[in-house]
Amino acid sequence: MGFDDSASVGSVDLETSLYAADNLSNGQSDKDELESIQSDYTDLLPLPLHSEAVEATLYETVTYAQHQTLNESTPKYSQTGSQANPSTTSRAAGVRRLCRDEQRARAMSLPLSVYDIINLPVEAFNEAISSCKLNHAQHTLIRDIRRRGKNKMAAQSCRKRKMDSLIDLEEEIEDLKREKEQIKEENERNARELHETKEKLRKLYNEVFRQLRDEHGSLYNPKEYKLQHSSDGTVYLLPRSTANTTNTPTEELPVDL
DNA sequence: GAGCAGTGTCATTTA
DNA sequence: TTTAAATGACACTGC
Repeated sequence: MGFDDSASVGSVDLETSLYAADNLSNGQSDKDELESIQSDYTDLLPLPLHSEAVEATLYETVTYAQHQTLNESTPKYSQTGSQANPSTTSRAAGVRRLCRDEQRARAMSLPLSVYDIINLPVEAFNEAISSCKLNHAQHTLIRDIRRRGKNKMAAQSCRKRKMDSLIDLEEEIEDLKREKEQIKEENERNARELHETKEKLRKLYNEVFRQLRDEHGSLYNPKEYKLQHSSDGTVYLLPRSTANTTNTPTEELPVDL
C-alpha cells in the first residue's frame, strides 16, 4: 500500500502516519491513557499496571541498526512525508514511543503485532485469533485495534481523495477561466470584423447610389429607394415604401453591380 | 488565547 | 450476515 504523495498538498504516507501520528500526545497523557486501559479492557481482564510497567510499555527501545532495519522492512516506521513528526527525534535516539494501540496490545500481551492485527487478510486474521486462545478482553481489544487501524487508513485515503478532488476542481476552474478568456477574445474579434464589414457595405451602398441614374439621368434619392438582393444574388432597386414586404419585389429594377 | 491544519476515532452508510 | 471501505462529524494536538 501507499500513495504517491508528491503531487498532493496534504497527503502523507498512510502506513507511516498510521503508526506515527498517534505518538503526538505527551508523556503524562500517555500514562493516563495507558492506565485507562484498565478501565477500558481490564474490567474484563485485570492487569497490574504500576508506573514501572507503564514506562516500560510506553516506549520501545531499539538500536539504531534495528531502527534502520525497521525503516527498510516495515513501512509503518518510515517517515516519507514532508511533515515533521515529534517521534522522529526520539526514534533517531533509539527510542520509539509506541502508539496507543501498540501500548494497549503490549499491556494486554496480545500475541500478534499491531501491524499484523490490522493488515492480515480476514481468513488469516480469524485463523490467528482462533488459534491463540484469547480471553474475552484480548479478543475485544484485538478486534478494536483492527477496526481502528482499518478505519485510520480509510480516513487517510478518504482525505487524500478529497484533497485530490479539490485540486482537480481548482484545475477545472482555471481551464474554464482560460476558455472564457478565449471566447471573449473571439467575440471581440468577430465584433471588429462585423463593424468593418458594415462599414464596407455602407461605402459600397453609397457608391452604387452615386452611379445609378434614372431614365432622365438623375440620381436616385437613397431616402426614397433602397437596394435589396434576392436569394439568387440579384440586386434590386426598390422604392422604400415596398421594401422588405416580400422576397420577390413587385417593382423590379435589377441593378448591374 | 484564537484559529487553523492534520490526525484519530466513532457512528453510520454503502458495497 | 459479516466485513471492509467510505465518509461526516467531532475531539484533540501542535503550530
